[in-house]
Amino acid sequence: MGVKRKTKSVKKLLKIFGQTNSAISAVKLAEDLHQEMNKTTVYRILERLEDEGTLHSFIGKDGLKWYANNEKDSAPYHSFAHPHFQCKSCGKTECLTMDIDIPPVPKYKIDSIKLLFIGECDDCAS
Amino acid sequence: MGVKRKTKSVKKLLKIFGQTNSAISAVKLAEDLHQEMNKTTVYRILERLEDEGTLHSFIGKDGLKWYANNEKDSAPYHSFAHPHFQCKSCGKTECLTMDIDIPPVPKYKIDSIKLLFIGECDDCAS
DNA sequence: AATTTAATGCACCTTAGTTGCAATAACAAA
DNA sequence: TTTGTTATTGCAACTAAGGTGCATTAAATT
Repeated sequence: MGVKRKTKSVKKLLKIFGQTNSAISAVKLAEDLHQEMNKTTVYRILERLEDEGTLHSFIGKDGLKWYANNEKDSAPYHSFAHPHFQCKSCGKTECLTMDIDIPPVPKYKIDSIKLLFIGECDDCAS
Repeated sequence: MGVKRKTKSVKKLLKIFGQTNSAISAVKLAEDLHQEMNKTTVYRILERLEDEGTLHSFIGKDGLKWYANNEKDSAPYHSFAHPHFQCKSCGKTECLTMDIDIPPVPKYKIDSIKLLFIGECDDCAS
């Protein structure tokens, strides 16, 4: 560790993420770039760019790691949703007094988040 | 495939999940049970129990597969919501490839979680 | 008890991601 | 521009999660 160097490989990755707000899996990147750089390099640069705050990552539904641009204007970096609870039996709906932390959403410009918990209220459960 | 058999191994897994509402990773189960049964057996039974609706699974933040009791009356120890995105202009809706970690909700029995991101899709934004 | 076939164990495989180390290439300084 | 320093890379080998093919075992049925 010391001074970070902006190598060709780093620039290449930055260019790719600079051109899209879509999330891209590490596997896909390593595949696409394998003529230009080693997969190890891809993984290491992704880790570095995430550490530096340029990218963020998440685990997709199949267990693969995905990366996406972390620019402030591309997606809300952090938002909180106020969940509502609705009883499936009587339909009673109420606002819960908790905030759910919603991580950055790649690719889309989000205006609002609807978060609904469906279950059974105390009255109906007894 | 044919008639499902309730073997010792299946009973053992059912007993474990019958005693807790916590989620358990497949890795942990395979480790804990490795004197009693092969890891392949563990994975196969977990898959079967999920297919049958007894368990449900999700991918944890480190990419490991977790399983938990699917009984309706059990409070979710941890749940993950699969968000959908809906365009406010054209109505196009799609499944996002990320899981949102929903912390345990006190007081309520939650059956399912609906998480909807509302915004504007690429087509409508341009 | 004999028969059928689902479930299991085992060995081996696949794939994502990581690590150690020698070779290479940024970058700074001369 | 050349030289020296060291961050970065490529490579090969590794780890760990999870899956597969097949011969063997053991539920369930007769």
